[in-house]
Amino acid sequence: MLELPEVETMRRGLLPACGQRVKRVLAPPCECRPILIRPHLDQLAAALERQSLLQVNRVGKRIVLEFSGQKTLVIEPRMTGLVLLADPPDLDHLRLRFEFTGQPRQLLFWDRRGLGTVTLYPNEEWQALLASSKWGPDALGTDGKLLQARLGSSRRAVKVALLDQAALAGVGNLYAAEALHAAKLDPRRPCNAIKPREWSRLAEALVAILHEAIRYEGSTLNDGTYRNALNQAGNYQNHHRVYDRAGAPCLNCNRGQIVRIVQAQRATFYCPGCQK
DNA sequence: CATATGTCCTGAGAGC
DNA sequence: TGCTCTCAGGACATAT
Repeated sequence: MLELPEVETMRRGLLPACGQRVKRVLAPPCECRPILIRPHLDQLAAALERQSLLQVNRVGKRIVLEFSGQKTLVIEPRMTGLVLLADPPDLDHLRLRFEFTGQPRQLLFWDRRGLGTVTLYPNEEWQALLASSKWGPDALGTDGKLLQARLGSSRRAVKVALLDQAALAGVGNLYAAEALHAAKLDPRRPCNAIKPREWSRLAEALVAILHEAIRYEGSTLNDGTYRNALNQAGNYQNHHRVYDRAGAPCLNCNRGQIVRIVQAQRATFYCPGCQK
């Protein structure tokens, strides 16, 4: 699963490809479902071949590749997508391959589950999308006031609201649970019952955890899927305090065991002893 | 408008 | 052993 820290780690690993010129765009060997790559491969290739990669950015959980020729390629890795400079984990799930004229020689999109998407936009269209209210502000730059402004009037449980990318971009299931635990907030609390001081606590915990997770190069879970651009695993999974630790003692308070509940059809882990 | 649910996908693991 | 079933959760479409 890829959230802000994994995508940011991936972005940083892709930076050596900046300045490279695209020689060819290929999609071997799998058949991608039609929605995955927009527009279709031949149009995508025609638009990007001979263009240069200018910048590698991140918007929430998306990798944004800015090319010469006024084109922006947006990659959503979702559950199992990887953007790689190194060779992929296997060839069966390789979806898209950019060959460069120089070094590094390639940039790949690999996705085992096939839920990820790749979309090419003219710059103008992408800028319009960015300016729309479709995506909230980046979670790394948030604070208590901003969190309260974006989420505070909602009746939803705070854990569920944190996953809403239109409200705040970049937080997913894992880091929502970790941040709420660090802030000692019950994930079931309705947003509109959370006090200003608690929003501040949550924002500080969230930003600290995201930075910490980036420092450890993201979380590679038991399925081993997540890899950085050089196909190396992250290390933050060894520092999780609640995620996937049901039954284990709470590392904050020692009063309780971590429990697993389901909210909005997703697993939530928390400590009933210290998260109020 | 806000919120809730269904859908896509593959591989791992359970149960028989 | 090998089959069927369930589950994991990103973002979006559709329903309430």
